[in-house]
Amino acid sequence: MSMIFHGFKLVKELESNLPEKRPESLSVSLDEIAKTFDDANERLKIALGIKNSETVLNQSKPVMIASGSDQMLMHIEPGLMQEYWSRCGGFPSAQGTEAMVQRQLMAVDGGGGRNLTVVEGSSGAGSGSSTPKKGRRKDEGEEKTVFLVAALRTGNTDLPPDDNHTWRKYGQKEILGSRFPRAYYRCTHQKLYNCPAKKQVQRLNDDPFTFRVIYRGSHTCHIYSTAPTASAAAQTVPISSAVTTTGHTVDYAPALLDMADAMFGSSGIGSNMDFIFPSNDSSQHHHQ
DNA sequence: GCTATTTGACCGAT
DNA sequence: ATCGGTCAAATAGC
Repeated sequence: MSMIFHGFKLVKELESNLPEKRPESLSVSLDEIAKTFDDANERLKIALGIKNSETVLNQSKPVMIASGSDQMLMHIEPGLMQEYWSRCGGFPSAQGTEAMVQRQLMAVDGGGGRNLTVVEGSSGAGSGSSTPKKGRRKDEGEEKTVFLVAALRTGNTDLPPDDNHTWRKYGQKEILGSRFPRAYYRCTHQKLYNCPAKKQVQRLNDDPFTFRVIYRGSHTCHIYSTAPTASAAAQTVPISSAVTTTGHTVDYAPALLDMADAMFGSSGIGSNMDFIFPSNDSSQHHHQ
């Protein structure tokens, strides 16, 4: 991942001074960019080669496993997500889920040993006839992202992790077999922008300092609770100790999904590369 | 007055 | 009948 980010950085630098680039130095820059992504790809292939020898799932009930699903192990180095956050200027919406692709990623941070599970999926076929209804059963093919995130250990530890979106709580339920209640949130801008994003937050039975956060639906409002400034990004910390100096936690699920999009190119739709290619038609730039 | 949270009621799925 | 997700009235906070 760090190599990929380094590649992004090189591209950005090239983009910023492209007009005055001499052909010789342009060639050098392109070589460097190409080599960086080549190296990243090599490492990725190695990782894919060992994926089956690792125990990827720690959930007794995998939410989204189907034929064609991808699995891989990633090592997220401290600061990478922060860099991505500052680079992208906010969480991208969890789009690209129209794709038939179902994937599961698991990021294992090196320091704290905390596992992080990201699941994305959609049923695709056969969902046309059903219309969204309240009380609809889970796992009916609706897009869903599961994420584990550290809870606050100081201050109000009941606060759900801050993900830079504004949420409005609309329910809380005691869940059978769970020690802690599940809280239900919808996007604050649901009415104003018809934003369908929702999330559920629940503490783990065996680890009260970890929240399981389930995201459903993508943000269409693109409004963030905090401005994606460098100073805001500077307050984020690595996953292994996701408590900021201001006492906020940060979760990275949508960003991870988008990074995965960048890495795997799952759908070509909704892959957010606009922070590199500020164009309306990023798919064209993908090919370039 | 406005917005957010709480919480019992309600409803669809099983 | 039970469970989980949502509604909506009551309440809290500004």
